[in-house]
Amino acid sequence: MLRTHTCGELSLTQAGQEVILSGWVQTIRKFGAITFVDLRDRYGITQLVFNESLNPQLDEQPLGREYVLQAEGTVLERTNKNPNIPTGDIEVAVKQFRILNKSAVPPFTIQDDTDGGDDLRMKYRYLDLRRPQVRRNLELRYHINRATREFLHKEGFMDLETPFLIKSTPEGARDFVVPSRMNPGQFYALPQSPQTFKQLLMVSGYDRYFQIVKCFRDEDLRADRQPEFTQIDCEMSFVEQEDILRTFEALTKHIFKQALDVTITGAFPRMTFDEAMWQYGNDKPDIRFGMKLTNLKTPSSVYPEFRTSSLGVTGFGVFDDAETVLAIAAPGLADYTRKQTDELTEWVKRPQIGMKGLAYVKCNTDGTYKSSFDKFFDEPKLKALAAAVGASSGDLILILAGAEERTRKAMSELRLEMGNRLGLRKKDEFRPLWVLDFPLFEYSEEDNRWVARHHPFTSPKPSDIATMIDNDPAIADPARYLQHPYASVKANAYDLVLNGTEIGGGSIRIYQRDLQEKMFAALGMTPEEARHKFGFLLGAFEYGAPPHGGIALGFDRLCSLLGGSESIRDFIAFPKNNSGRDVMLDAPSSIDQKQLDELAIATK
RNA sequence: GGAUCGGUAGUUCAGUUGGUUAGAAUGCCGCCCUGUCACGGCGGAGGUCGCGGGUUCGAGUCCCGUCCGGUCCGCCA
Repeated sequence: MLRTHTCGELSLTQAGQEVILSGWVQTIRKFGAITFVDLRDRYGITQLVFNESLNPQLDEQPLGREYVLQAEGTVLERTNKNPNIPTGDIEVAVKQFRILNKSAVPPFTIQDDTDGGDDLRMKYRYLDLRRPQVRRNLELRYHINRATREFLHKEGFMDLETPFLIKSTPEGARDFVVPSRMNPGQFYALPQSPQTFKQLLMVSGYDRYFQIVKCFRDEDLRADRQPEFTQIDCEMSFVEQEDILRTFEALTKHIFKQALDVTITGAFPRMTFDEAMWQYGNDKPDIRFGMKLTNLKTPSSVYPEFRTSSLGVTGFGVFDDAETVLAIAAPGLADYTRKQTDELTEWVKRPQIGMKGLAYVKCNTDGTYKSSFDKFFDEPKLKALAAAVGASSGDLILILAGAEERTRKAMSELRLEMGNRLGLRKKDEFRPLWVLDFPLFEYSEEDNRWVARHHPFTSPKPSDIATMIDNDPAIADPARYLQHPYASVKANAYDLVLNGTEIGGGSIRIYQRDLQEKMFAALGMTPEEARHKFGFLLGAFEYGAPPHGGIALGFDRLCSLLGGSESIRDFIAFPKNNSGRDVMLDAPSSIDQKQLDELAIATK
């Protein structure tokens, strides 16, 4: 027997027992005749004590870090207990030991506060995975996976596999492609999602499907984006939007309860896409804090219903000449110094934000107002402005002015930044919400046509179907695309948002052939193209397709959010780096000429 | 496709207006130490300063190019 217990389970209960432990040598502390060794495995750390008189072989077989060690001995109560580890009340007095395997000196220390940089840790990922922090992340991932399966199983969902070698459809993200040896010059694509397959399963009558499945997108990466990532992919038949929201709200709550023991009470708040954009400047608002945006200018051309009291002509060119003037009130920051407001101004002028400047109004606690544009605004006007923004005494009003879209984006970023500075974005607070009624279409400047905001299988709101069918998708004047009827068509699409991150999205699908054909036409496809690319789906819709809809949750992102980390790489056992490389495998790599010849591929 | 920051000992980093033999911490090796748990003490080894070119009497430092890595914009139906 190589072990009777793990390194995480012994306590005073086992005092006096003979045990065998196996694990990795974490640290060695030698004091002449007595040597302490911390032995580590997946479950924890247990202190071993070696005594020269009992263990003379220690001299012939010295230990080193990360050696794999089997030790047999007696569990003893410690004289000096270590309150920092769960097994700190006991130690194992070693009678015999065996080195099961030696280890080279690891290139970085294997502990939570490692000295290794990211690159090095990725190259030696098998060592990095020994670190307790990474292990806890992967354990959390497993718990979320398990909670998801439990819930969906209980709700009658079937886990069905869909193929990875499929057909490339250059709509949306770039496909990873795989050459076909048996069909020279032809390629499979790896799925960006199992979207069409799960819809076909609905046509086939498998009315509740799910899969925790890899998806592939050949796009540039970020800290929260990997070329291969995992989705919790679900689809249901004979449902309306409400059924899906209710089911996956319950799933989300179940995951939180099981994985974090966090109870989320009450229904998730809901807001429309338009409300989110105008109140938060963003379609994935972080609602852990307020600081909503106020429009101080003429009504938005995109969101006219959110007009706010206009400043009128102020004489201040920055406001008067801007398309949009937006404000937020940062609570309690009226005592910001000139240095601090200057620093904030520099912050919004950074290229990522791209604003020309920042105006501010300090709502002093003594009832006076001080602004960066006092020359143009007297005290009553500042007071009126503060009232319009809803600022209280002691608040600092921050104002950005410029082109509508850029200003809205910038104000959204500024709001999040102020939320961070004020400590309002607490890692242990979870505020999920649904964002509803997304636009069906988005205008693509590059192609001068409409593209699907979600995907081309998303159904329009019933009230907007006529608008879609009755109007020609052609865009006569690109500069005025917002005036085109398609710009206002809303979709039966919804996103699940958590703390400022989109963790899932879905829609009620189109299930009638004629509407699906109209959709493809709206996206600029000829009937021939549509049949060539999606003939299988259009065909399936002729044989009794049920009403259906679904959702996909970003599994890696969900894990990182619940684990309180920014980077999804920390929650993937073997992630790729920023350039899409696996630095451990050194992939991708070139292949030899014989392979290329077999695949009929010429390089350059 | 673009912007930006970085690359110096096994590792994490410092390195002044260009100036003699490139430092610290930690790790590693050796010796000492019977209660440590970030053990401690003494000693030692360890560097093509990412790579190539240029300026200069002289380059880790300045310039050009290139490779690698981080972050962001574009992109991500």
